[in-house]
Amino acid sequence: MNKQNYFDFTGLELSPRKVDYLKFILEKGTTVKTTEISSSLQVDPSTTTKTINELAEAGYLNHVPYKGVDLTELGVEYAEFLLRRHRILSLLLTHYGLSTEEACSEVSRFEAFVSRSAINKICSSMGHPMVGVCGEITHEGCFYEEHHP
Amino acid sequence: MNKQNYFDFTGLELSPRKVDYLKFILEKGTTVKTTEISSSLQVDPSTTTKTINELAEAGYLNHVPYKGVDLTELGVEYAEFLLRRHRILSLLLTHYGLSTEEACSEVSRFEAFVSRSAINKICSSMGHPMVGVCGEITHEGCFYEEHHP
DNA sequence: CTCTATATTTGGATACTATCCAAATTACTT
DNA sequence: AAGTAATTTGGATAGTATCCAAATATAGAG
Repeated sequence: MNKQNYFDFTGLELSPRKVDYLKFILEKGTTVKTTEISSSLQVDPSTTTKTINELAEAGYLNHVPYKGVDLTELGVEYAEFLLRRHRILSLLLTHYGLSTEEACSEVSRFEAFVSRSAINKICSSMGHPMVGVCGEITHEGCFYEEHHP
Repeated sequence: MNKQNYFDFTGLELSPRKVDYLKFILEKGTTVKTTEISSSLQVDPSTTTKTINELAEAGYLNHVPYKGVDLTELGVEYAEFLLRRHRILSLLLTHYGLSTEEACSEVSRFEAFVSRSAINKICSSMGHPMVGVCGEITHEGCFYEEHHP
């Protein structure tokens, strides 16, 4: 409860592709250039420009043309959820016989359609694991729904 | 191995909406009229007609105009997988604190993006459960990948 | 057996997401 | 100051899903 939430999101706000963008930018941790995103996600730079403009429009990013993008505070909060979701789901799948790589790539395909409320229940049921299979799992923002049912 | 498989599908062939159509038709079990589908899926009948034409084109359905649709043999095999996938995933989520209804509706959102190979692993790891939370789970076609690695 | 109400299909339009290419613009480096 | 590399803009395409209005077919009443 030490952190103010910017909005009550469902986790279903963004398309799979936009989820990729936000996860990538948060993982980078700094200002990101268009080229980094387009080479990482394997799309034309013009596609990247268009998508980051949409994400900026929606309040997740600050985009300084020709300079790069940063997550807004809201964007950080949201992207932290996205990474937590990815990691919780990947960890879960490895408990059912999938390798780390299989789990990660499987989850990448469907994660955008798993709600925050489901993730919070799964996370809670797993005992809020700290160690995922593809990165540390942080639990900022995980407890809200439990404390305000 | 008593059943010939028509093709090696990944489980990712169809969009979420088309998955809904095939699941509905298999669950009905008989020839289905356009109106039944459109009222169940809450879409205009003309949308239903278009979608079933695409599914027929792709070989999953036989469509006799003005009469109704039936699954082809391939469609039955595929839809049986779709139902198994839905039920395995729903069952799985109920093991993590989601209610039956939550699990079902959550799964409906993302199931189309979970591969057959992942489902077979999960299914195997769960010991091929027969009873799901929203219908019996059949395991026809579940073993193929295990026996032919 | 014909007519009409109902079901279905067709045709046309829209919206959304994602993508690419070519051309224009900006920034950076020498 | 000039040229190269990065970025953005504008325009086009593709796939999915949807609706509405109009045309067509079926089936049941008489």
